[in-house]
Amino acid sequence: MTTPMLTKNQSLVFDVLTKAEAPLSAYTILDKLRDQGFRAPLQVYRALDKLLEYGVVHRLESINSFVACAHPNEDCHSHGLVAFAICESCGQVIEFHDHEVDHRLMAWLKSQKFKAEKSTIEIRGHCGNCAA
Amino acid sequence: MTTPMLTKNQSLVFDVLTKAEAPLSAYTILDKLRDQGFRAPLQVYRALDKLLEYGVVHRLESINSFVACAHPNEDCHSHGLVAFAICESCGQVIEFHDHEVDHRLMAWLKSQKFKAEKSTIEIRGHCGNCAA
DNA sequence: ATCAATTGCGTAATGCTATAACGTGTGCGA
DNA sequence: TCGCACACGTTATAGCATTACGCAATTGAT
Repeated sequence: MTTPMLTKNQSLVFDVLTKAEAPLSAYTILDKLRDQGFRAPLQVYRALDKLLEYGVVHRLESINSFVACAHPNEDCHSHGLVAFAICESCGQVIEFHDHEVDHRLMAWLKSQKFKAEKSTIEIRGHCGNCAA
Repeated sequence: MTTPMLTKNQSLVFDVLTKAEAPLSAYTILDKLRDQGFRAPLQVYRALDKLLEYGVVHRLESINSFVACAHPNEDCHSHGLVAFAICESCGQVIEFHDHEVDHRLMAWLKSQKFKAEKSTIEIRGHCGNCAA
């Protein structure tokens, strides 16, 4: 999928995520955009829905937060599965991809005749800088 | 870790999850236990915290729900990473483990000096029975 | 036996996350 | 011009999780 022009709200939300150093919750995004005229959660969620659809933002299920994709130019949907390492100290998120992991998971799913649609791979712990 | 005796509340919650055919949310569990005297969410969450700690229950982050572990006798913490395939039609969850996936993820994390503490691997889609 | 620490429990209140249900305006093709 | 699709704004509500308080039972050291 090629990313269409973003609307005003979508751009505002995307910019906030791009400039953030850690994942943000929808309500945190809302607070950061109040000066830009945002008043209600739905404004954020609607923008996020589109950004997720375009593949330029990822949702981190385990912490109910959102991050800009680490590969802004490529189409993230084409990378296969996406995985995240989330530091619980500094909040930093490292996005990565491993074809072998993809392959093994897909093989298992196929053996079960399970049709995958969305995947979540998130590892929480402490990054190199924060680990004692 | 060896699982200690469960308290009354823990047993009630565990039984509900064991008998369920699909993951349950904390509030659904609460509703099922009102006849047993449960009145507040905290009663459920406190029991769930212990059951998660003992490794006899898993939390599905992507759907804010809980399931009994598929390996009631073994210690689930010793399996390495746990993965779930979640059917969005029938709600059924298949728990599985793949050492190769573990190995690849752990190798990547080690290369980044990232210390993993908790992991979430969840695939949502449609199971063999539900897929058209 | 007593005291302190720990653990589980009950209740009320609150906070965080996400969606439903309205209605408005704008652009665009039939 | 009509109808449709889409983005937007607002209010209200639903769903998930925790904080804060106090009480009761257990354990274990003194």
